[in-house]
Amino acid sequence: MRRSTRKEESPDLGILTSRVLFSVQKEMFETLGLRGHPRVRPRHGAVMAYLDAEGSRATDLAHQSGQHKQVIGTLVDELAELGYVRREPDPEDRRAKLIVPTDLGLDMMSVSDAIMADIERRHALVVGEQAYDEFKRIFHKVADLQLGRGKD
Amino acid sequence: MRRSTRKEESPDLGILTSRVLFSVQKEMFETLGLRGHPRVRPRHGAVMAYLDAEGSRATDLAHQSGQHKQVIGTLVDELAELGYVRREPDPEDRRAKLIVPTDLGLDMMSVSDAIMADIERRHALVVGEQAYDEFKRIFHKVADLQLGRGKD
DNA sequence: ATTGACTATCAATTATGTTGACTATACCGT
DNA sequence: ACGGTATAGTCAACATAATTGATAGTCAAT
Repeated sequence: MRRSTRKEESPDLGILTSRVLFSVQKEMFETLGLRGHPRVRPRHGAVMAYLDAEGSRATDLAHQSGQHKQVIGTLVDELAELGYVRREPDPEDRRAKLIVPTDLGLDMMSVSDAIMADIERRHALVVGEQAYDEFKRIFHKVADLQLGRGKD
Repeated sequence: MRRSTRKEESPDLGILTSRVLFSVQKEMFETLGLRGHPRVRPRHGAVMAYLDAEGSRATDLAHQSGQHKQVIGTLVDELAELGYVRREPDPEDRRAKLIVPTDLGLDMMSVSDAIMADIERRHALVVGEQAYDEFKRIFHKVADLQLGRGKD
């Protein structure tokens, strides 16, 4: 059997994650576009995915998203330009600034959370609620293992 | 509870896939470097992951990897430069060229397949053989569902 | 033989990611 | 309080990657 055929029939973890990631990303940003947020792009996800309503620090976003802090900086510039966030001084640390979502930002956060929930609900419906929960549980464990942490 | 905390405790499908993908990718290319292939980079995966020993067409690689054919072109340029593949005329279609792995390319393909198998074996050992198989089965199904929906 | 689709490639542009350095502030041990 | 060291965010230069539009050759079906 050809290697490409084998990889098609039994895709490995790298292939599965990349396919699902990019396809989910595509659906996410196309749908966001239809729901009033046409200018946000996948890379902005690094900020919007983890942003807290109370505001977040760039460094925290960098850690959570796995991006360099310089990247977060330019993302925040862009998102500020688009009206999704603004920078405020952090009252607890005068070196830091809080990145705080505007009303538009809050809307986008809740819309994107809803889109992701829809996607997952759709899959759970087909593969079975219980099977999907178990899938997520193992996936979480695999992610922690792969990232080098220990989660029991 | 803060949104970022919630996303940390119950990461969604987008977060899980991106974390695992980039972490697997990092391990893959660091290990490939240690095993005699230091010059290949993640993006070359689009070609090397699907390449057949008998040779593959650029268009097929583009479809399988989800990359534009222009990208495949530059990847093949680089891989040819590094001695991993060469272009041969396709005997069945004079428009097309077959991208054929050299001996070095074949070695890299088998090493990378082995690295990925090691990674998955490691996870299977921890979460349980049976649970991991089930995880992969649901993942495959979710991937097919997602690609069918998000309009590949 | 002509038409429309497909293969690969070129070239130009835009987008994204990486690296090193720098200022201001905080933290810690003394 | 003082010094050294670590951290937060930003600048700027550079390196890599992805997107788009166009082209010449080939194919496949009239």
